[in-house]
Amino acid sequence: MVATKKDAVNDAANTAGPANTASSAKPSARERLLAAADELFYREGVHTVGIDRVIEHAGVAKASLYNTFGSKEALIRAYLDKRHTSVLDRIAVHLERYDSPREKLLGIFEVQSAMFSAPRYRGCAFIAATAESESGGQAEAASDAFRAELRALMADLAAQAGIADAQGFARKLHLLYDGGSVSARMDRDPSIAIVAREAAATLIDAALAASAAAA
Amino acid sequence: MVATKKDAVNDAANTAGPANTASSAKPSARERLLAAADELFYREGVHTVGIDRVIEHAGVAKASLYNTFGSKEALIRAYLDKRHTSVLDRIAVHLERYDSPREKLLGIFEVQSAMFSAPRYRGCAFIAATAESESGGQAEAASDAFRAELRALMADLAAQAGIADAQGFARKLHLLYDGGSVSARMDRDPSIAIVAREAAATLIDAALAASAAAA
DNA sequence: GCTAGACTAGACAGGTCGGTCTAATCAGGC
DNA sequence: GCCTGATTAGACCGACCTGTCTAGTCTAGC
Repeated sequence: MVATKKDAVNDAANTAGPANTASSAKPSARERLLAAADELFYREGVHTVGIDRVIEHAGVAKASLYNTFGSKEALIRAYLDKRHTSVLDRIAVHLERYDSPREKLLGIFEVQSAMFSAPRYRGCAFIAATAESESGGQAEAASDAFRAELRALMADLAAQAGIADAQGFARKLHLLYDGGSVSARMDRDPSIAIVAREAAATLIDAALAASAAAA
Repeated sequence: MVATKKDAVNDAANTAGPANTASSAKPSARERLLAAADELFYREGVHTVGIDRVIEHAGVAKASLYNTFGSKEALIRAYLDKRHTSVLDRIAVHLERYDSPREKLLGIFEVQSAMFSAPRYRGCAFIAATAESESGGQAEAASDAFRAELRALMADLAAQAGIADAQGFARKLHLLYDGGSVSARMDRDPSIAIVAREAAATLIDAALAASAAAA
């Protein structure tokens, strides 16, 4: 009974962790819990999925969950924080291939396109989690952090591109980003990301033209 | 004990109903249930709010709920259908004041602005309900119907305005609409509707210019 | 007055929820 | 060997869930 039980969600040895340094074999309870939470919470919703489902899927005892995270809400927070870094990292990596700020801005929607086409895309995790949770909780805090960082990236790139009101313009791009997440899920239509990218290009060019005319 | 119990969510005598024709006094159990469901489901979520909360708020017996609707899911469906008609009616009424299709298209976002500024706006009811419910259920069906009708309205107006690919263009406006609903809730920022309207105007003008150039 | 149907209050069933706790097992350092 | 700390399985708690059922009350039409 070394490999505990069965399924084991672990895709690979994760990067960091207090009790799992490099390659080796068995991920820590924390990592397995996070992987199970990520899969189940995202697929079925943080409210629908109970603690028992998570620990069963992780192959971990209930006490380990409460020793590690303390509460379900803390586990939800950790799940959202993991999404936060993974999505923003994915965007950052993709944007490296471009030089111009305009291409980088459009590149954000290319990442969306890839995410929407993933086999089990179920919409933005933050939109879903906050829709299920009461306001003022951890889900809202995690969403605020994610949204602020994404919008700051958009504003930064818009400023580099030479758009006058970069902060205001970032709000418009964020509208398209959110709309894409919603549309892709509710209409079961991954191709909406291409439409969003087109609309973003139109808005960028119009903003650039206006900024140039004002200068 | 004529007025049953207390609170009574009834704002006014509703338009139609099997046992409540015009003014008079006490709304039917069905109407009180729908009003309570609308308030509680929207405020706290269809999953979070239990049947007991609904019947208590409606001042109605549990048996009345199950005699009238049959199940909680059917009540959720009725709640969403009510939202469907009320939102689209509100849009239709507002658009009557405009003549040109372009103004009507922008008018949709003016209705959004008013909704976002309502004291207890909590986001799009359909986005929230589908995020809480499993796919393939009544919430998804109700959302599909709502979204199809809204998009058809946008496509119709876009065609009238002279935009070449009206169907495709409606998808872009729908992106802004969805993005506005999400942003207004998650950023607690009603003013995003004005941003959405500006972006819509930019997209409309660009599409008109492209359609004119192609002709 | 009488009847039919809508409505009432509330117990009840069977299940799941988040969270606590006990007791046993395991691995590694001394 | 022995101890320590992490981990295990699973019973248990009180609360809440949807849905059913019993039994009694109110009211409108005849």
